[in-house]
Amino acid sequence: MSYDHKNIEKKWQDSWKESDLYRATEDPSKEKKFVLDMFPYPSGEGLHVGHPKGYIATDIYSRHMRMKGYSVLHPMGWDAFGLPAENFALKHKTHPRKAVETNIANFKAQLAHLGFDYDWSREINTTDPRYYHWTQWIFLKLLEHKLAFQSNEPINWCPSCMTGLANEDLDGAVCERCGTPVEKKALPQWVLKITDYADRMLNDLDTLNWPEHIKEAQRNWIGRSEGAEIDFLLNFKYEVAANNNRGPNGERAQLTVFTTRPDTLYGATYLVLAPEHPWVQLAIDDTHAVLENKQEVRTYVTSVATKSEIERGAEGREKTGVPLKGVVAINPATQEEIPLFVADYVLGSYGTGAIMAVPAHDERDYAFAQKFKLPTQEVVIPRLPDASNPHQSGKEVVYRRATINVVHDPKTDRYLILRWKKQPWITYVTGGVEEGEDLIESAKREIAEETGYTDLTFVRKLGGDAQAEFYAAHKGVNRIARNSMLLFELASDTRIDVAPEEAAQFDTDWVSRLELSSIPIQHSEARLILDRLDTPSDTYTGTGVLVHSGDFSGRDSEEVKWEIVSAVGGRKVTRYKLRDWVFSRQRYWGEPIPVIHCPTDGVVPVPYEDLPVILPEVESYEPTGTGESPLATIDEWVNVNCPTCGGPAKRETNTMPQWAGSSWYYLRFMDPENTHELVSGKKEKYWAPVDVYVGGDHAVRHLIYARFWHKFLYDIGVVSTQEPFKRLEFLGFILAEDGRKMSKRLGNIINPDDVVREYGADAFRIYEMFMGPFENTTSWSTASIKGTARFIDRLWGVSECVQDEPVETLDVLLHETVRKVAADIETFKFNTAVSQMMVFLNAIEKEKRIGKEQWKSFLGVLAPFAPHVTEELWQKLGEENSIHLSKWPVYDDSILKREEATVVIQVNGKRRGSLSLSLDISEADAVKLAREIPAVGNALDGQEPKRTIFVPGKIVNFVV
RNA sequence: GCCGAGAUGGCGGAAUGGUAGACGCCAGAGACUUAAAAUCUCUUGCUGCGUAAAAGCGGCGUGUGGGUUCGAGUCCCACUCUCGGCACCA
Repeated sequence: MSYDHKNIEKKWQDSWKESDLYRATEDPSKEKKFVLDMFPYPSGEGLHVGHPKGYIATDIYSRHMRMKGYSVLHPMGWDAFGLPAENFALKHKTHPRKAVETNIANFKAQLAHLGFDYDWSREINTTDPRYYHWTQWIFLKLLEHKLAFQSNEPINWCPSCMTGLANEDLDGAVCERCGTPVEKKALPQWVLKITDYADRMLNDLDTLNWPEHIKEAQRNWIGRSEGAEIDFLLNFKYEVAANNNRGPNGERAQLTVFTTRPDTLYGATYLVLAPEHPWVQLAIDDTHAVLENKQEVRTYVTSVATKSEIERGAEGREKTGVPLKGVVAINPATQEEIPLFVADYVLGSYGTGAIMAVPAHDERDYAFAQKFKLPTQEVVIPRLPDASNPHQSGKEVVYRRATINVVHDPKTDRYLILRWKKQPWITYVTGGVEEGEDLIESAKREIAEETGYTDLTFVRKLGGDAQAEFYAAHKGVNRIARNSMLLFELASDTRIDVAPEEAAQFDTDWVSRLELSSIPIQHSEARLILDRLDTPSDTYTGTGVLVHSGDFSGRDSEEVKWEIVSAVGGRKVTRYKLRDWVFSRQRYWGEPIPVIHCPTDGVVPVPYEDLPVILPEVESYEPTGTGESPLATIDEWVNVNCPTCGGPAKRETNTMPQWAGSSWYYLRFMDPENTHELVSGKKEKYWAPVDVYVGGDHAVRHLIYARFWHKFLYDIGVVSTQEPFKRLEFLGFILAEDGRKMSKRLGNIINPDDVVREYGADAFRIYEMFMGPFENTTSWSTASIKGTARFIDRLWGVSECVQDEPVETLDVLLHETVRKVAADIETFKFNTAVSQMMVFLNAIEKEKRIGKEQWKSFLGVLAPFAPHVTEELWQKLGEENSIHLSKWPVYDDSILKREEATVVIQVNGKRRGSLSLSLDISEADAVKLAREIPAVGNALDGQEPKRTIFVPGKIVNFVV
């Protein structure tokens, strides 16, 4: 009789529910495992087959851990506040609360068909007042600790969603939700000081067992850079202006810049201020004549302010800006006067909003300098020590100035090289340069002397100089060569005779650009030259040796960085890209921010005992678009008495962002019913932290926010761990069969309900785990799921041949299977675990029989993957308790220790045969047996092996 | 541009430096069937020699080019491409 998945799966799902099989308890006699999925946002579209992938993984993992004797917490809940639910409700002309209820019911029904082991008694919902009570409580605590503050700074505003957004809600310069370009808008906002935790969030990443790419994404997002602030004194053309800009003690006006490359200070040839820089704002507002071109600057600043981020970006990074006329800055290193500019390529929100521009060593500054014809000063050149020929200690150091000359023939598009006769070298034409000699003239002379070509046009310098360092063996000295790389074009073939002593040294040759990159060219600069031939930019952004840097010249740029800073009175500072978290939303469907604005007492927090502040029921919850929340229109809700003075006051009407509720939900699962605490200390100590957290997406946002709140809760003693999620497993998405993303629009969504109806939940679960490595993105394949459905059917069929006596020949494979499946579940390698179980089933089919105890072990390892069919087969054996409460099968290491192993026989690394040999056979015996194989004899062809490699249990390799 | 991950048959993929392609899908042949589906058995990286057909004997093969090693999908160097994240952050 074939396996009837429809009835059997339903039967067990009902039975488990009724017996409350998966209830999580704080059992002090057991170790715990907290296994968590990123809880879903119950959208109106329901689940597609991609959603359950992570849930199946945590289900298998948690079932396995339960069988191993752990007390397991595997809960599920709903993240339901926020824009998607509200927009969905608006579209369907319903109330978000209703929409959320319907969607949750739908999701839950879909999940129920898959046989998950969630403890539904702990279900939570972020829109439930009993839940958001504590979201509001955390906000009040943040306020109490001055980590929540009000701001009126311009923020990102999405005109389509009609709300302010955090930096994390942007996809470049557009709203991540709807793709609309964001605008800047000044609104009264609540902001959370996440930047206070930047350092800790960055450092503690090292303690986490997370995928490297997520940690890296977080590091980039936090974006710490070590740099320096350096003050530039300003000189004003007009005395009156100068006096006006003196500080209270008469000190001279100065401008502070932030740089991570203070080593390039000698190359700073101008300064740039962001249009938002306070000094610029002051200068154009000031009634005094500070600037000669105040009107021009004002026009520029205004035009920038009205441009959206997207417009700024769309201009292809073409640099714009205006000079500040009538004022100059003094480079504190060179004491030279340098000009100032306002340009929007400098961000007002990062560093000090002002930079020192070093066009020789920064791409952006270079582009700007090109456009505005500003001088460039090279101060760092790369150091190219020759690794194969390094400096030797105790030898004299000799300096040399030289050119490396690349000659291009435009007619044939080939490059001139020298092939040396006495040395195995290929080089360009090089030549020393004497003090005071013209580089180009000397290079031309050298090319003529060595190759005879005289009709050359100088094209350009290939970037800045480089410093090659090597040991010149023929002279017995350590050489430091400063090389300029020059590009010439051959104007004509005109050629003179080459002196015989030159001609004796090398042949000249012309090679294509392609050959140039594949032949080994002797210069340390070879790589650099190729790169620079391809790019027109002359900017060198690396580190190296300082030049034109006063007393610091000749020294290593990294080494002297901080010496330069202190020499000019600068300060070492740390800056972050991470911005504070804009926390207000001007929308209805969110947690009300629990504060009251009182005309006499200002901002008054809602007293803790008055929480939760319930989101009021409204007729119309459409966003107003004015920057005011729809809540503002509900007078009876807004108007309250001040908790402090009792006078009339108004509630805060903004709501929290979608990410608020999800920033701490994992804690609530530990103690979901608690009415007087967020979580009891005792329960928190038992369950925390989350042992395995599984999900996709959210590499930055949710995980950054949750870590921030967790660290804060740690600081105020609510939680006992520094980090919420000890281990993170990131799942790869499932694409549609056509390789594209599943979407309603493309009509390629596969609904798990249909798949389960056709093949059963167990086949579906095993298929999703078998598709490939868990973190891989793969396409759905309806053909392939047939394979796992067959596997279940064959399993069902083979249950007929269970016998009392064990089948000895299956023992080794069975124990190997128990060992491997356990190891694979723990490391999330579900695909190879499934494969191993298939191998074992194949073996049973081959034997046509299996012992009862062996069968029970096999069902045990399969149970987490296929909970229904294994439960049925378990019951058929006469077992009374659920297989899911049984002990994980044990395996015996001694059975796995084989006495014999297949040894591969190779001759010169090529396989010529194999032997089954005892593990403790002597080398001499193994070699003797190996040589008796005819194919080995043939391959040896009568020769004696020069060498024989023998690895017991692995290989014999004869080398002839 | 920067950072991260990856590239193995027709496809998804497997492989502590030691028999590359496990396991599954697809495909082909056969069995069962009036027939089809389902199921079962066998074959299946490419290729040369060989044979009536087999057996058998060989060569090539893990993105490209080098290197280390007795031996490289695996380690090292350079490159190409694909995917993901960030992107005027000085």
